[in-house]
Amino acid sequence: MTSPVSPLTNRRTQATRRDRSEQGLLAAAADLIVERGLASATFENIGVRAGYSRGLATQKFGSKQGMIEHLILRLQTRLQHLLDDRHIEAASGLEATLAFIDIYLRSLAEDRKMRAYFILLAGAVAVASGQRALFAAAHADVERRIEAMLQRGQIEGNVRGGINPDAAALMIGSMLFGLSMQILLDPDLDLDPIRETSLSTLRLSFQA
Amino acid sequence: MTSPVSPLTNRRTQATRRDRSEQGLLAAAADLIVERGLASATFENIGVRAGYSRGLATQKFGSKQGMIEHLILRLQTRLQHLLDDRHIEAASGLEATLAFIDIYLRSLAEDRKMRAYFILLAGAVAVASGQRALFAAAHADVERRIEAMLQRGQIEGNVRGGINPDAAALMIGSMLFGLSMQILLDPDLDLDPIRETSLSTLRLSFQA
DNA sequence: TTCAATTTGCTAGTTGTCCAACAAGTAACT
DNA sequence: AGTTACTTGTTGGACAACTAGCAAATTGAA
Repeated sequence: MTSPVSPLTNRRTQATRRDRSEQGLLAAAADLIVERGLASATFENIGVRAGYSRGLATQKFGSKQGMIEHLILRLQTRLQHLLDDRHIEAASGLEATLAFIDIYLRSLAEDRKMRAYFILLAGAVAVASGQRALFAAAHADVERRIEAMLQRGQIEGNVRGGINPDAAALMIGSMLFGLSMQILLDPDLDLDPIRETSLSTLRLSFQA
Repeated sequence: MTSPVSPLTNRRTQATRRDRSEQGLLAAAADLIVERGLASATFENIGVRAGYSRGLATQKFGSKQGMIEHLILRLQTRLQHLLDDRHIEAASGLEATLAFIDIYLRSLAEDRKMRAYFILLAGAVAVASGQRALFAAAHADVERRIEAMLQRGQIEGNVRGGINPDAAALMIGSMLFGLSMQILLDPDLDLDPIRETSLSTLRLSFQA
C-alpha cells in the first residue's frame, strides 16, 4: 500500500495541487513585495520563494499583469472582510465611523500582507496606470461607506449637522490613504499612538 | 560676423549651454513621468523629448539615481516656494492653516510639473526604498509647519483648544498626501469642489 | 588650437514570455 | 488489484526586448 498521503507532501489530487501552488505563488509575491519592494517581485524570485520554478506563474496567470491583478483582487477582498466588523453595524453613526477607521489602521499595523496592497497601490500611481481603475473603484467604495455612517450619525444626532458627509468622507478616506503611505515611507513609525490621537481628534471634530 | 545670438538657438556660451540642457533634461523627465509614468522615463525617452541624445543625462547626473534625486530636490524646492506665500504669514492661525492647504491643493491642480513629485513619491514607496528618507523628511517638515500654525491659532483663540496640534497636523498632512495620491489615481477628478468642501469641513472641525 | 559639451557604438545584465520535455495524477480496461 | 493510456501540472532552456553605463568619437565654443 502506498503510505497514507501526508499533508506535508505535494502528492495529492490535481485540484489541491493546483490550488496549493497558486496560493503559494501569490503569498510569495506578497511577501516579497512587502520585504523588498515591487521591483524584487520577479517571476524568478517569486518562484524560488514559493518553492516552484520561474515559469509556473506565467502558466497560471497568463502574464505578469494577470498575476498582479489576481493579487490585488485577493488583497482587496481581504481588506473588505476585515472591515465587515460587527462593531460597525451595531454602533451609532459616529462610533461606527471611528470603529471603521480603527480597524483600517489596525489592519495596516498588524496584518503584514495588507501592506502589499498599499505598495501595489503606490505602484499603480507611479508606473502601472492600467491598474489605477481597480484601486479608484475600491476607494470610492470606502468613501461611500464612511459617508453613509456619517449620515446615519447626523440623523441620530451624534454627528454635527453642519458637516457635509460627502466631503467629510472624502477627507477621512484621504487621511487613511495618506496615513497608509506615510507608514510605508517610514516603516519604523509606531502606528498605535498615531491611531489613538487621530481618532480622538476626529471625535472632537465631528461629534455633535 | 555671426549673426547676433538668437534666444531661440543653442548657440550661446558654454555655461548657458550646459544649464539649458540640464534644465531641459529635468523638465523632459518630469513631463514624461506625469504623462506616461515612471517606467517611461528612460534615458532614451528623456533625451529625445528634451532634444538631446540618450547619453547626455548619464554624463550630467552620473547615474539614473543621481538624476532622479536632482529632480526630487528641484521639485521639493518648487513646492516649498509655492508654500511660502505671504497670505500665510499675515493671517490668523486658523486662516493660515486653511490658506496653506488651499495653496497645496491648488498647486497640485494647476502646476502640472508638481504631479511628478507625487509620482516619484509613490515610486519611492513602491520600489525605491533608498529614496524614502528624502520624502519622509519633507513630509515631517510640512507637518511641523501646520502644527505651528494650529498652535498659534489656539493662542489667538481662533482654533479650538481641545485639539492636539501635533495629531491634527498629522491628520491634515496625511489628508493632503492621500488627496494627492487620489488625484493621480483618477486624473479626471475635478479638484476645485474637493478643495472647497475640504476647506469648509476643516474650518468647521477646527475653529473655536 | 584647446577644451568642454554632446553623440553614438558597444557591453553586460535583467526580465517576461514561449514552448517542448518531463513528472505526477486520473481513468479505463483486463 | 495491476497495467496501460491519457490528462494535467511543472520545469527550465531559448529568445527577444530593454536599459543603464561606459568610452571613444564628434561637434561646438573660446
